[in-house]
Amino acid sequence: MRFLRAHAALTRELGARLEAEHGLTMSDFDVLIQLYHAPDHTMRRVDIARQVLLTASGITRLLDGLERCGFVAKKSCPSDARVSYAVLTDEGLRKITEARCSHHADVDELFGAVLAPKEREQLAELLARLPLAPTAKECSE
Amino acid sequence: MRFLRAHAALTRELGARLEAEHGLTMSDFDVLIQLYHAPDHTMRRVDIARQVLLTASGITRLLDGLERCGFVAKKSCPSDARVSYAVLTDEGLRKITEARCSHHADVDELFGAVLAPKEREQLAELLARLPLAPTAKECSE
DNA sequence: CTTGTATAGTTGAGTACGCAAGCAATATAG
DNA sequence: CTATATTGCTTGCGTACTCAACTATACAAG
Repeated sequence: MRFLRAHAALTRELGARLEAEHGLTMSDFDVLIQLYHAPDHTMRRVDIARQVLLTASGITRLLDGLERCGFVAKKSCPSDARVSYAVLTDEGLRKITEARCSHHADVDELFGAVLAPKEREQLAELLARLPLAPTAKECSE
Repeated sequence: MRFLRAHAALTRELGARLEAEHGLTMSDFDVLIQLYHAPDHTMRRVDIARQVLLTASGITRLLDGLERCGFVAKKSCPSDARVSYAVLTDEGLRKITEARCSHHADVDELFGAVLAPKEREQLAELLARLPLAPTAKECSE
């Protein structure tokens, strides 16, 4: 219960700030961050979906939006014509670099106000242990 | 980050189970639980909204659905013609009693698998301290 | 009484997803 | 090789919200 309330309040606040300062939703930001950390700033769409816990269709539409804004570009794969990569553009790289910074500040502000650094670590550790269900592939005998 | 992932995975799983077993969304469940705990199983719509962190319009539509299912009923307020109460029906009371039980079992299963009881308390305590932003009214000078 | 101003609730338009169905390319079996 | 399954991605449709605008009541000040 606490979990739900805390999440709703935090995402609402952080999302609003992200939107106001950079015109990005949390999901947009999340995807851009993934690309930012990826080798060559390039990822397959499926892999993005798994990382950010959206479905494939969600990613398609989300990337459509980011493409229209010029933050990512499509690239096809020479060895497998099914896959298409998403690549961060220079514009996108600039964007996420800015946003990352201010977003971290926001997070620090909200969490820092209530939790000591040690508590934050504790929280992170506990959350890390929770079951990220869809990753469970090895359950089948 | 962990927070987002953990929340997405958990709500997806719990939501799916609720949906499958009782035909309720998490929000539906949340609202019914609030009414369940309220005196006379009755609340003003605005107060429900604040509790479950939805907007007023969200509540209107959500309650529309629950009314159509016969789980809640409207009641007008004699002393203030603006407010309308939502009341849990007998049917609704039965429903939430069932769902509450199986939902608790689901929660126990998911959390219990990874966290010791003491850790669960710790987690709850930490989450309770996070800022539930919209409650902050006293910020204005 | 009249004229704000705040509050409770609803409604219309728009958005961000998910699900199921589909298509195209690849992998595997016969 | 053909036939079937699997994978990556997109599309149509539905749903659960939000926001902004609206109505109706309440209350307060002139």
